[in-house]
Amino acid sequence: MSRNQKNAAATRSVVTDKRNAIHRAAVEVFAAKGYFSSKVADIASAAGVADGTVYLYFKSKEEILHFIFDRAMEEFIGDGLRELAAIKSPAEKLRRVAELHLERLGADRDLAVVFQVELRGSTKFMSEFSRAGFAEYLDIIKKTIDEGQKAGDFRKDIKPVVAAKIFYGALDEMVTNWILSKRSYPLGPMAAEVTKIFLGGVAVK
Amino acid sequence: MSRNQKNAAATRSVVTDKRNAIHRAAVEVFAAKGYFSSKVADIASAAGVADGTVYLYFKSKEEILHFIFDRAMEEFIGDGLRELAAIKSPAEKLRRVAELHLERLGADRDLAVVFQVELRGSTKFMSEFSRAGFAEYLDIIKKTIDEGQKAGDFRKDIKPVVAAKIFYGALDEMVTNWILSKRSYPLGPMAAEVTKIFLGGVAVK
Amino acid sequence: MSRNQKNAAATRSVVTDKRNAIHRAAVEVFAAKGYFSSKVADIASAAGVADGTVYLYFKSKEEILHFIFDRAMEEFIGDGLRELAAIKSPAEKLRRVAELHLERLGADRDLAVVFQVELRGSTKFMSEFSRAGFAEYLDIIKKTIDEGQKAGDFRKDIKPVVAAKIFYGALDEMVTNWILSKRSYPLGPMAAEVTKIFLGGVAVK
Amino acid sequence: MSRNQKNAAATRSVVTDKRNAIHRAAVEVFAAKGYFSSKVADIASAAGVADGTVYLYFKSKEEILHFIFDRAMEEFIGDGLRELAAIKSPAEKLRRVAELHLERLGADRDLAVVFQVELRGSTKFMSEFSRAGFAEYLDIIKKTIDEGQKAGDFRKDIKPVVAAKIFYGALDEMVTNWILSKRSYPLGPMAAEVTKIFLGGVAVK
DNA sequence: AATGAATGAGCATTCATTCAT
DNA sequence: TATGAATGAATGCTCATTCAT
Repeated sequence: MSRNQKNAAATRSVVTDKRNAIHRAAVEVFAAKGYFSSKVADIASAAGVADGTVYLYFKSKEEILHFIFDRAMEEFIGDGLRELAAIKSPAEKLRRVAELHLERLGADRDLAVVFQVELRGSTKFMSEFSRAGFAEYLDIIKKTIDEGQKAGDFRKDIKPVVAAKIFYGALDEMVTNWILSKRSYPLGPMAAEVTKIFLGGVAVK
Repeated sequence: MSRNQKNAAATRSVVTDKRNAIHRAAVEVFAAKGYFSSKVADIASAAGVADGTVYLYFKSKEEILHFIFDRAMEEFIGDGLRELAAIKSPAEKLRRVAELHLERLGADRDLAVVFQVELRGSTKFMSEFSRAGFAEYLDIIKKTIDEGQKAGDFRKDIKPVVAAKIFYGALDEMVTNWILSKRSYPLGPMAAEVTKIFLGGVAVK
Repeated sequence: MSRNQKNAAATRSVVTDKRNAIHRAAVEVFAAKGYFSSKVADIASAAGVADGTVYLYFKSKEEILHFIFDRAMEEFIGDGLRELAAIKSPAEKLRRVAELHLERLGADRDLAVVFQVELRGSTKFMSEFSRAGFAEYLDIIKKTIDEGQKAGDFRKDIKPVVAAKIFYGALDEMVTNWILSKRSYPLGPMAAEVTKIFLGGVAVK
Repeated sequence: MSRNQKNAAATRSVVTDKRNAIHRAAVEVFAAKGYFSSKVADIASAAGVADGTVYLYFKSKEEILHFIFDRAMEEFIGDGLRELAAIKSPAEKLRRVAELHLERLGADRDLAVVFQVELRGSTKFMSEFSRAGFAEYLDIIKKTIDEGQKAGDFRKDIKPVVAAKIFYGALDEMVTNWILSKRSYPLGPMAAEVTKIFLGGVAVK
């Protein structure tokens, strides 16, 4: 590695570090006080940088929120759901989706709060930004249900789109409840419960 | 009706009308722009009154939001769910809950938006205000599942609390999707879909 | 007295009563909270009338303050100081001025507060309004000192205008101190003290 | 002086300059329009800064008034009256108090206006803030009169507290008259007049 | 790149005043 | 006359963003 490369790497990493610091700080602050009540100065202070520095890495306060969402969605879908391809059984796939969903958000409460509360707290966000990533996510679930129907594992008298929404809604509610709960419990294990009920239903056969 | 009574009635109805106008206007404005981005002047203007008049009927902008929530919850739980007592079958009860939930919110898109987006968009609200009413609502579902288990209609290997959350989460997601959807479709009929899947599960028996 | 006259008298007295009630209420409220912090609604409420009624008797909040001052000055100078003409000795006259000044204000603490604090709290007032009455008051004192000098009772090496201001300032400070004092004591008796020192001086002869 | 020291000094002086500019501007504006009628925007504009800048140096409009008072009292009592210790004769001390009082306030008409009019124009201020400093000031005069009595210079049949109030009231009235006067005259020389009358009295011996 | 002082647009709320009844 | 609901102008303060250093 040449000196220049080293410097470049060092510089990039400093840049990345600072951007990350601001990013993390923003998640914390937004989670604690809500987007509108959070001041850019709060984020800067939590990140250990000057107020103005925030604007070297992000164009605006709003862009920070966008970035939080984009980055999280990226990791959420990109990394996590790729492993699903390896799973054959649609039921297993759904179980794994539920696990990943709940484990991911259960591992970072602040991020979960921002996701459940802030990103949803804005119609604009919901329609303009989350939709892209969210639709993709919902589509993965839908396709899995499709597969299940084709494989004969799942009932054919249900609409995959609706079922996907229900599955997602169930997971989502688990997270919201977990966030608002006064008691502290691990979120991941709820995946099994959700899957069990979603697949088998509540009624006795 | 004496003159005085007439006058009193007229006066009361004027007062009520103005308060209602502001209330309705606030729902519209909050739905369109979000609570924080809505200015009190927007509400006043939408209600056709002067800015200051808003403060003759509500103590603050925040109180308007509370009022929207309280009033809606009142109608939601109070009027609607009382009829459930008359229904014997737990499965029927759940179906009716789903219908009421979706029909109610499906009948007033603005109110639905405020409910789904604004009331949830504030951790403070979620913990301080909605919780009381929300917990009550969730409890009604849970108790119904309890009954179903005791009656032998529902599986005993599921936790009623978790199942209740899933049911609620499914309904909630239907509403959110309906709100954000570009296409326009009736929300009420989704109740049948949700109940079918919730009761019967997705998997083939 | 004809019927009309009776009615007119009754009407006038009602008018006067209400105007007086508002006047008294204003003195109380201004004394308690200060002119700027007092709301017209406070005054109306203290006077037992509707907000709008205040404007049937006074053109504006400011006019109420003017009226308080004018009325007080009128009584202060008009009624009180006329009796001075009967007093021959300039020293006795000053003693009487001091007595009247302190007894009057000492008899109505609220009025005293408004006088000392509010009327002085506005340069505009001090220059535009109080000046007329105040100058007249000061002039009475000055002329008395003049007389005293001419009669050989008072030293000729002092300027009557300056001495008058000192006398007034001394009285004024008595009132201010009395107002702000936590302890309750009669203000009238201070007149003797002030006169003694003003006439005889502090130094040993 | 190192570069850093220079910069630090420069920085400090800029900070001080701006704070001073706002302080001075506030005195001017308050003197001209009165506290309540002065807008923060007026002060900012008079100081040549943006509205928001005022809040970088003062917490609120009210704090500016406090600061004006505190700073002035500090200089008034702190610097000025310490030299009194060196003066032996009680009569001389009083003369010097009068001189300092009138010279100080006579040197800054705006400050004098704020002192005479605004600080007195608020019961709250009079009781909460000025009292401490004011009581101290009055006490200095009282103790001087005490001394004079013990030294046999002053009559023993007068109450030092009352005499002190009279002396202060006389000085205070000089200032008030000077402020309100249309003619322009130096205030300092009035000190001699006041002292002469206070010590020697008006009456012929 | 980093700083943080400075900016100034923006907004909830108050309250003197009006006027229909 | 009397009322009090309605008005809307007015303002202290906040905070996202800029920019000279």
